[in-house]
Amino acid sequence: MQQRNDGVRRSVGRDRLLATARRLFTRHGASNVGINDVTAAAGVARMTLYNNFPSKEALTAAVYEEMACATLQGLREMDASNLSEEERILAIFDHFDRSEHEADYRGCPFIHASLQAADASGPVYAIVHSYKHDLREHIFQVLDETRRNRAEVADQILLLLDGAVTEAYLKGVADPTTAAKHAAATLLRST
Amino acid sequence: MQQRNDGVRRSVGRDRLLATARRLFTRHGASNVGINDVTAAAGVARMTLYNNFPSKEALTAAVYEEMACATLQGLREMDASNLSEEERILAIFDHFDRSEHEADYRGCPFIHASLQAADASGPVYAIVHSYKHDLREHIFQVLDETRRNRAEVADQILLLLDGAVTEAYLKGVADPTTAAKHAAATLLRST
DNA sequence: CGTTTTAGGTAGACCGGTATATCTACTTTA
DNA sequence: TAAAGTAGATATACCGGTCTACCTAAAACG
Repeated sequence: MQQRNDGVRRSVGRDRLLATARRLFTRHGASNVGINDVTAAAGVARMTLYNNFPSKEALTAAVYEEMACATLQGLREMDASNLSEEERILAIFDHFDRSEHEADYRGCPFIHASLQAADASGPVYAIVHSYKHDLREHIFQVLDETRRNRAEVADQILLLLDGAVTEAYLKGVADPTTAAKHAAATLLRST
Repeated sequence: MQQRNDGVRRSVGRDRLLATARRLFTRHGASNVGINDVTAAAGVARMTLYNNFPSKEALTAAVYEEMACATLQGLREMDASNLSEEERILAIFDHFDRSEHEADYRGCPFIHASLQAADASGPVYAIVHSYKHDLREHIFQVLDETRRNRAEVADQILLLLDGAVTEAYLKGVADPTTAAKHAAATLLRST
């Protein structure tokens, strides 16, 4: 055996599958990527997938579960420094803006994933819903607790974030991140 | 022949296919609906589809082309009355909000369609890109021409619209339309 | 220390289902 | 009469998933 199974499920094949699937899924969408594509790109046998995951849907869920966790963790580790409320909010936009400039960007990977499924009954939708909820909660926590309409401003910031990542793909807006940041700053100052 | 071909392509089967495909595509996504589903739901033979469209991709493109045209036309016919700038903008949010409450709502059908394709090279992406561009242009025209930052406010309104329709599906925000309208009103007043 | 055990991985054939698309012969109707 | 539509068999391709036989190397053990 390649690596000791220390309680948590762990193997070289599993990690390579997750990393490869994440890359392919975010680029083309999970439903446009076959298991043969994933296993071939990961340099792994097809049976390795089914030895680590019961189905493609389970692999997909694991991929987005991990992505959601990593994204939220990255956001939480960001604003430990001494920034103002506005600076911390604007930094969130910049954080997402970084990935928007790479080739084959398809907007928010979670929106992408949830819209590829045939309906909202699968596990992926639940993960995405939870992610968006947690993201809104994070924004809420970043906002000053003394603020009036703290809840609604958190909602509005999330709407701007969703719009910015979406238009970064659809290009109906020339510079969505800048527009969204200016909008956010205006909302923060005038609410 | 059912109906005279008066220059423009037109037939009973074609119209029924377009209407049925539009309904099924917006509910489940074009790539999750087979041509057998479309033809069966339209009460039409499969060959009728291929007699009117060269491929499923062409049917899909025709569906979204028509939808984009109808949606923009509906918006243009809306604000002929004597409303203020703010009222006209907020009416756009209400206009999209109407469809958000029906069952199986999947957010903006155009975003939905563009994210289902494997990449942005197909004809559907071009249609969606054009639609978003035209929608932004319409918003721009609705805004007072005397307004400072008229262009950027148009961008920001579109971002809020995209965010609202998206969160109406993902439900990370409880009442996205209300939050978006308040944000839009704030931006209109303070810019 | 050397042997055996065993988990994890490999390669590829294979299955059933479904997708788009084509072909053909027949029917309807302006 | 000729265009438009019908019904269904069919071709072709891919997809998720299973099965088998084999390989490899770390770990368990006498």
